[in-house]
Amino acid sequence: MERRLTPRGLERKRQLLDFAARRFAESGFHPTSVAEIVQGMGVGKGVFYWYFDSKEELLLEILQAAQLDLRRAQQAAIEDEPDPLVRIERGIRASLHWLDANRHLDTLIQFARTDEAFAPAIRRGGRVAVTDIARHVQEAIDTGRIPPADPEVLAHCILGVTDSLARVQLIHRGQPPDEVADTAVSFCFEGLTRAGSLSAR
Amino acid sequence: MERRLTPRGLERKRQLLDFAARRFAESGFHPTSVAEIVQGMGVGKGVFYWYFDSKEELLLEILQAAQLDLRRAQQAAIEDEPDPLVRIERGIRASLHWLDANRHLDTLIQFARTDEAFAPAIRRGGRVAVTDIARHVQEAIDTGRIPPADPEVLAHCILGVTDSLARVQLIHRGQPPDEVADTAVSFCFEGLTRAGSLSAR
DNA sequence: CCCTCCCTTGACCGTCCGGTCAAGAGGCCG
DNA sequence: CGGCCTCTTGACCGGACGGTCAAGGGAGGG
Repeated sequence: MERRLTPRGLERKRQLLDFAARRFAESGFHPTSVAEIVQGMGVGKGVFYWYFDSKEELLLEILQAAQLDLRRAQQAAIEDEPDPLVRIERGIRASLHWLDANRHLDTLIQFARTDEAFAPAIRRGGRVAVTDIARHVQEAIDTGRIPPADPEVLAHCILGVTDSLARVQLIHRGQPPDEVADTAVSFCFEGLTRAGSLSAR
Repeated sequence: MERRLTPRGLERKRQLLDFAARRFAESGFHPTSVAEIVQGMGVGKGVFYWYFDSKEELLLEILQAAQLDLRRAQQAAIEDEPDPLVRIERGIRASLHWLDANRHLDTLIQFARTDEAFAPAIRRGGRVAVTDIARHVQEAIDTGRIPPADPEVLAHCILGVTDSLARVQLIHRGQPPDEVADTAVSFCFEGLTRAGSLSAR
């Protein structure tokens, strides 16, 4: 849907994206009806279809915006850090801070992965994330900081640890993002054999 | 729903569980209608509601059976292996073989995690998995095989790496389960600093 | 052979859903 | 002040959905 939007229109669209994202995360995408969204916002149904072609398009825009925002946060955290391993650590840390502030979007992304209508969009963003990390891993290998291996595979491992810990330690147990990041970084760098830098609790 | 089932009835129920699981994984739980399931099986709608109270109950039974089956596979693989680290490795290996043979169930479990109606059931099974692994980790710590740390946190890391690699390397790229297991085990034990045992591809 | 009870049929029901649209409000620019 | 274009309203539609149920088939124990 392409439309010339006034500042007021842009603001309305932002409200819709935000409100819908929270409802979707809370009640699920399919169970949340368009009627429910517009009623919750106190507007007519026409408003929804003025800004979006369909419920599906709305979710796609939410997902795209979320992935863009997360990537921006990661890149801002990395900036021009010269050490590739520190870049990885900062990326993990930034991701956990972002997930802490955007829990509902995490749920939504996880759902989207399981629905064939949205999975392609998620996979695109996932590939970008992997490539980002893999670049730093590759540099770390080239400079002899870590032993050689497929950088993309290692990137997937890092993402897996981060996501898993985010879900349990951060979102479910409410641990501070930096502590979770410490755990994730330590495990990624040294695995089970790490030098006892994990807080034993 | 409690009903006295003849062998024929039990077989019918098994068919329903299996067929529905595949449809749910392929098209999503909500988009797949009961009508679609019974039509696909060539039976009347009454059959469905003879065996299940609702679509929701059906999914719950699918999830419960899947988690039970996975756990059984893991325990069979571990058997009476004395070395706790080898037990962990065998558990990872068994999980990847199971996920390889039950891809559709993996998708389904992932979806269930995002839906508040099913997430509690998944969390129950997840907690069991964590406790299982954590026990071996604890033993490895006690015998000085690995440095001390919260065993449950480490268990979550292991699960995160395994799940993430399963999704990408196994399901998406079609790599053999044992190769993926090698990668996962190596990363879990030594992280990025592992001694080059990861196949560089 | 018949009776019981497991199993199956498929028409039917009320509800809700995504999406449409004719009508109109309202702000901004000329 | 007038007209245009963005934005909003909410009744409306066709159809699909989860779930019900009266009726009947059929296997197997007595």
